Amino acid sequence: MNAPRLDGQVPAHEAVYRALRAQILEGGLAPGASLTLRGVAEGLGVSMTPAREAVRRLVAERALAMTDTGRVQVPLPDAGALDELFRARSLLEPELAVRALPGVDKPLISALRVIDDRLEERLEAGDAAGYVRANNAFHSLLYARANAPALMALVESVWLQTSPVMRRVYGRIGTGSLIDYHEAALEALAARDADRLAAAIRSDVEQGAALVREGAA
Amino acid sequence: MNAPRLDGQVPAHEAVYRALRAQILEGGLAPGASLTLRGVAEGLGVSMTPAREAVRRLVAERALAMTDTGRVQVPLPDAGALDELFRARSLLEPELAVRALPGVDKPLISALRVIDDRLEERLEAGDAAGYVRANNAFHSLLYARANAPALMALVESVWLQTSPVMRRVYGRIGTGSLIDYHEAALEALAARDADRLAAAIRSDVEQGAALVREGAA
DNA sequence: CGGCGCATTTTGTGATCACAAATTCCCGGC
DNA sequence: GCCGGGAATTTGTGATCACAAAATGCGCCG
Repeated sequence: MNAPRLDGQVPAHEAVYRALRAQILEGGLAPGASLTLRGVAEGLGVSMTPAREAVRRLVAERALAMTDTGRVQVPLPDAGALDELFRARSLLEPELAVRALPGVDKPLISALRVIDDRLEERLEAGDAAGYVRANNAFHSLLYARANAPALMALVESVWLQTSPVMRRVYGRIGTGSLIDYHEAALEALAARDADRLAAAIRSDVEQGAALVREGAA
Repeated sequence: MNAPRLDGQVPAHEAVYRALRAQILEGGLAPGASLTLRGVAEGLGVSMTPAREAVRRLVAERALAMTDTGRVQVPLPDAGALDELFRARSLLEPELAVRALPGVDKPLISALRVIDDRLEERLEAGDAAGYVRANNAFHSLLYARANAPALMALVESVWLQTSPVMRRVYGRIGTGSLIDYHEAALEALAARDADRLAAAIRSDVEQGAALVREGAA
């Protein structure tokens, strides 16, 4: 009835955290949906204690919200909150991209291209969840090269907050005519041009912001 | 044996969180110091459960760090991490200041002046903890006018990470010749000049960064 | 037929306990 | 004198339980 630090095993609270986090990022949880600690615990076969810890961790990261009576739900950011979040992304992500630039090599660019192809494929297939997932993977993989864990943590908190609505927006909008700023970013990476890279990432983020703005419910 | 939601009372885990957070922000906990759940719990007269939740919440905010064996300690950011954190501040804080600008009125400017006076007084008195506290109060009060909780949460996470070292640095350095960018910010506020305000805040943050860089142990 | 009040159920909170891994401490051997 | 190893202690983890507040549902009265 215990699992402290078995070999490569992760603690139960960590497993619960990862499961919930993935569901939020990949759109498994709709904005506004509510969770119960007992529900989470039973759903993952653990007791309430680790479930509580995982939920609280996500609340601290603002990926989940708590009412003043302790009820937990997936937050539904209003227009103002979304504006803040996309502004944060457009300020922080170019910095991460530029910091990644020195560590970028050809294999990475190839890997990014593969992801970008999958992304466009999902887009045309109208697979909103797959699109969001691929988009996350693209930015994630690039920024990982920046070796900037503190900045990365900030950006990931923002992603957790925007992902649920993104999925909803992409699901609703036909994802019609999107300018491919990822392609521009890849070119800037190949050319090792920091300014163009920063501009491409900023444009990419701001395009997402515009999309969310017009797709507001 | 219980205290769920008594009148204006806060839950135990919230009380523990606030107590620890204040200690971190105001320098009561030295970088590298280690905590035990039982120690925290007994120190505040609660059981381990709420102590664990509070600690985990602070870990999620990166105000505390956990080793891979679950030991908790106040993080000691290295030069690279500090660079990231101050960069984040210099990107995010001007945005918050500018967003606050429309809501700024004369009473607020007066209140900020009072804080700034106390700040300089602490500086001359060599009271590092008081200085850090006043500095936090100044930025906090201004940004509160921005009504931007999502951005604010990001910045507060960064403050939690830098505060312990700031205190150390100001304690060591004589806090000799510091340019008063707060005064410049106050003038920009009075003139409702967004550009000058942003520049002043950015300079203020970057001065702090430079100070920390040269004061690195 | 629509709100209102009370009983029932659901749900978060906090304490306590057992357990195992990690850490600490101390002693004996080299 | 210093290092290594094993016992004792410390410490995090997770399960379970009691409790109270909040949410829910239902029936009664208007």
